[in-house]
Parts: sequence; C-alpha cells; structure tokens
Amino acid sequence: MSASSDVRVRFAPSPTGPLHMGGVRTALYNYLFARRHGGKFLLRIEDTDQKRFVPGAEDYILEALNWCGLKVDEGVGASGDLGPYRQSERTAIYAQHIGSLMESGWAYKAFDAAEEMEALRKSAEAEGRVWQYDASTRMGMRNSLTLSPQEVASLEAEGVPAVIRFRMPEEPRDVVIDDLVRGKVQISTRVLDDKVLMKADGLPTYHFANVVDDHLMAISHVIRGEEWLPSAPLHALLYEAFGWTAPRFAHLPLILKPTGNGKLSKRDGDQGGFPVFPLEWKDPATGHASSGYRESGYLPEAFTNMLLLLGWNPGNEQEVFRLADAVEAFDLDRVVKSGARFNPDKAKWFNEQHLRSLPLDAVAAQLHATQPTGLNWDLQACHDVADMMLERVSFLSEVWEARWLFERPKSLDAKLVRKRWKADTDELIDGLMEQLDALESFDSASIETAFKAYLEDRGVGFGSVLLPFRILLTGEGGGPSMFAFAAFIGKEETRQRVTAGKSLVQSMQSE
RNA sequence: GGCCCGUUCGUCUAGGGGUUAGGACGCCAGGUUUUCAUCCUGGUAGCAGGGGUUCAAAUCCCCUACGGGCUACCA
Repeated sequence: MSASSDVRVRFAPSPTGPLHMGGVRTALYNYLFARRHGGKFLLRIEDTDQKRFVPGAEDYILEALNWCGLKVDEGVGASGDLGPYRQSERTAIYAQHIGSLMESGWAYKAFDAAEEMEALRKSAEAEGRVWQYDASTRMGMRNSLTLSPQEVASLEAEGVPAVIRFRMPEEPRDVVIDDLVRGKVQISTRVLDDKVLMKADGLPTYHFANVVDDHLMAISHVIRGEEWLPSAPLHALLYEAFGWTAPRFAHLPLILKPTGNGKLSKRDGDQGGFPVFPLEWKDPATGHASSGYRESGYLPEAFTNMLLLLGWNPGNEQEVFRLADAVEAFDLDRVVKSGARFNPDKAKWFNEQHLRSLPLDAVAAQLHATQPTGLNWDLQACHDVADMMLERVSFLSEVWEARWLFERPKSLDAKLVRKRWKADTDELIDGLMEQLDALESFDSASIETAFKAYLEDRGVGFGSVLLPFRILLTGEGGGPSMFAFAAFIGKEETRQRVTAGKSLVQSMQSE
C-alpha cells in the first residue's frame, strides 16, 4: 500500500433524493478510513442523470453529513484544487477523455435504437439465450465499427442519436480485482458487455465519469457498496485503457431489511416503524414526508455508532464508539463480507448508551432547546429534569411525552387507584401533606427526611403512602424519585396536585 | 436465465484445523431500588445440508441448497 499520507477517498452520491442510511454508512467508512490514515475525505456529486435529479437533494446530503459529524475535506461543500466536484460541471473533461478512448480504439460510436436492441434481447430470451451488446454481436449492429466513416458522418449530420460504447477485448481474458474486503474476484471479459460510456444526451454514464474523476482527483481507495462489485472489472479495464493505475477497491456488504427479503430500500422506513434516512425528508414533488433519525430523537453519534457496527467490528468486545474513538479503531480489514440485516432494537440501545454518557449540562441544554413552545423552562429546570429522567428514556424526546412533568395530570391510572387506595389512604396523605406544609426548605432531601419521619411516626410502610403520593402527583405508577419531583414542582404545585388528585380519586370511586 | 458475492444463536458478530463455539441486542429469571428505569448476576438460543482431506473440521476442498447483488443511454 502507498504511504498513508497519500490516502484520498471519496463519497460520491447522486442527488436523486435523500441519502439513506446505507449511503451514510458508506460515507462513514470512507471518512473513518481517511482519518485513520491521515488522508483526505472528498465529496463528489454524481449528477449525470438529469431525469432523476431532485432539487434539494444535494443540500440534504450536505446537511446529513454535517449532522453526522463527517467533515468533508475537499469537494462539494468544501474547497479543493481538483474540481469542479459536481459531475454536471465536468462535461468538457469527459468529452476530452472519451475522445482519447475513441482514438485508441477502446471506444466506438453506436447508433442502434433502444427498441431494436430490446427486440433482439426478447427473441434471444425466447430461445433461452442471452443477448448483449458485446464482442460477439457488435459486428452485426450499426456502429462506427461496422459503418464506413462516410455513413457515420451522414448519420451524425442527420442527428441520429448515438452513444459511445466501451469496446470489450475480442480475445476473452480474466480480469482480477483484488478487493480489500473480499480478496481476489475474477471475471471473464466474455460475460461483460460493451457498456455505454457516453449517453445520447452527451453526458457520461456512472462508469465512465467515475473512473475519469477518481483518477483526476487522485483517489487512492474506492470504498463503495457491494452493488458495484459486478462492474468493477469494467472499471479496471477502463483504467487500463487509459493507461492509468487503478485505485484499490473495497466493496462493502449491503444493509438488508430487518424482515423480509432484499436490501434496505428507501421505502422500508415508515412502514417498519423506523427511519431509513438520517434527516427528515419532504418529497418536493409529492409533499410526502419520511422520518429521519435526527427528528426521531437520535443522537448523531449513536446513529453513526449503530451504522459503524453494521458490517464492521473492532475484533474485541467494544461496541460503544464515539466518532473519534472509531477513527482510532477502524480499518478495512475488519469489514465483514456478508450483508447485515438492520435491527431497530439495537439502534435504540445505541442511543441509550450515548444518551447516558452525556454530561447533564449537555442534556439540559438539549432539553432547553427542544422544549415545547409555551413552556419556557430555564436551564436549571432542564437540568433538574435531565437528572430525574435521563436513565428512564431511550430518546430525549420522550421527556416531553411525560406531560406530568409540566402539567397537572387530568386522569389517574384507574387500575392502580383501585388496587392501591385503601380505607386509610386519604387520611395518610392528608397527614403527610401537613408535614410537608410545615417544611421550610422544600428540597428533595428535606422532603425525604420529613417523609420518612412521618412513616416512622405513623408506623406504616413506604408503599402505602409513597405510591398513592406518586399517583396523585403524576397519575402513573412509575417514574423518578418523588422527593426530587415534589421539590421540582414546588410546595404549592405539590399541594394543588394532591388536592386535585384526591378529588379525581373520589369521582373514580363513586362510579 | 447468465455472472458475481455470501451463509456461526431470532438479529449484529468473534472465532480461520484441537475452544465447555465467546460477546452484544432481544427475550426470560433473580438481585439492587420507595415505584419505574438504570445497574449487577444468571438463563435462553447457533456453526445451512451432503461429501471429501485429516489422528482431529465451524475452520481447508468439492457439490447442493438458501440468501444477496448485478444483468439500463440509473447510479
């Protein structure tokens, strides 16, 4: 391998919609590999298919990478000397390079109509054969190999649409890809077809633009999804045709659907109850919104951590990684070969791990920034709530679902009331409130002391008073320390909740 | 159909000739806790099948099955 300072990798998405989590993982592995080896992480936008271009997609990609903390060193969204980094702005470069391939005989112009080829394919299929545009068929087609230069010129003058195809070697040979995750992969050129390099609209196909750009941008390692493995030999041949040294390849395993068959697709998300996108996406054409990990309350480091372990492991038992830790640990040699089924449960677990390792101040700040409109808690209040709730939630957003934190309960858990309300419960609560009322400092520790003294005095157990107290304050049977919570809402609110709660109990009992 | 890649608990994975096949998620049980949760302890469950090679195979080879990808003037 070359010196590590020469490492240059790229993430090269198409702006055809929101990036999905598989794409984010590819970006993550590229980023990590670059950082690990002191190299550069580039972002190139592959927008050569004008039919599938979606406005806003490029901004989405940038924002998603940014949210994940994957800082781009060079390319779109950064700067660099080897641009432009958007393929739609590189057409002159492709024109020049396709010219040199035509001259050297590695490429030729073809005029065949799509329908003709389709018909050929169909009839071959009917006979159980496969038809493809290759060394065995191209001499029967309409192209610059079979037509005279005059015929070609007149076709061009007539404006007959033409593409430029790669000319696979007539003499079959094996192409070997030495893949960094899969080892040697061998394919015979016999089964490869003459792929279109330049489309009739004058724009390059993926294969051509990708190879030209990777070379011109001095990419050292191509790290991409396994769906590209079958075309890697074509790419290798293209490098050869240009007389260029090919980068190293690493084809990543695919992320599969949690249930059912196939790779995870953009449509799998919302019906499966989990996001497939890092950020929420509103389709500009249909207005349909797809949920995102960010909006679902995931911490970016939890999201990338989950992705990191989907197809890679450190070789020891560590599972929780911050991005900076991952940079130290990551390398391509521990990337797994087989596809990984995505598991939403584990994603949630990663979020819990990262959430609980966050400093309380940071959580408080988060809560402060995301609190419902009209609440207006100060930082201290957010801090108190963070302290009470952090270990009880998987996502920070769940804090706001516990409405009793900031609203008097409108109803109480009926089953609990039925089970827990004894003949003397109301009277015990009244006695407790008398003690609490007398408290000068209404803080958690004082409340606890008074509470315990009261129990002692009355000779009753914790459960007979604390649970009813909890139900009156929150309406529920579980939650944080009621001493801390009572202190949090204050003496007056505690008194009011108890009073209101008791009348709720009464009306429930009289039903 | 053709070509390529893959296959260890339900899921993510470790393990690459000799292991009681390890960990994590999930699930179950117990402990801690005023409750819930956290946390701790334990349990559950796996080498796709068949042939070889070998004293010895989850591990190497072959076949089959299954899964996945590609097979566009999409990436």
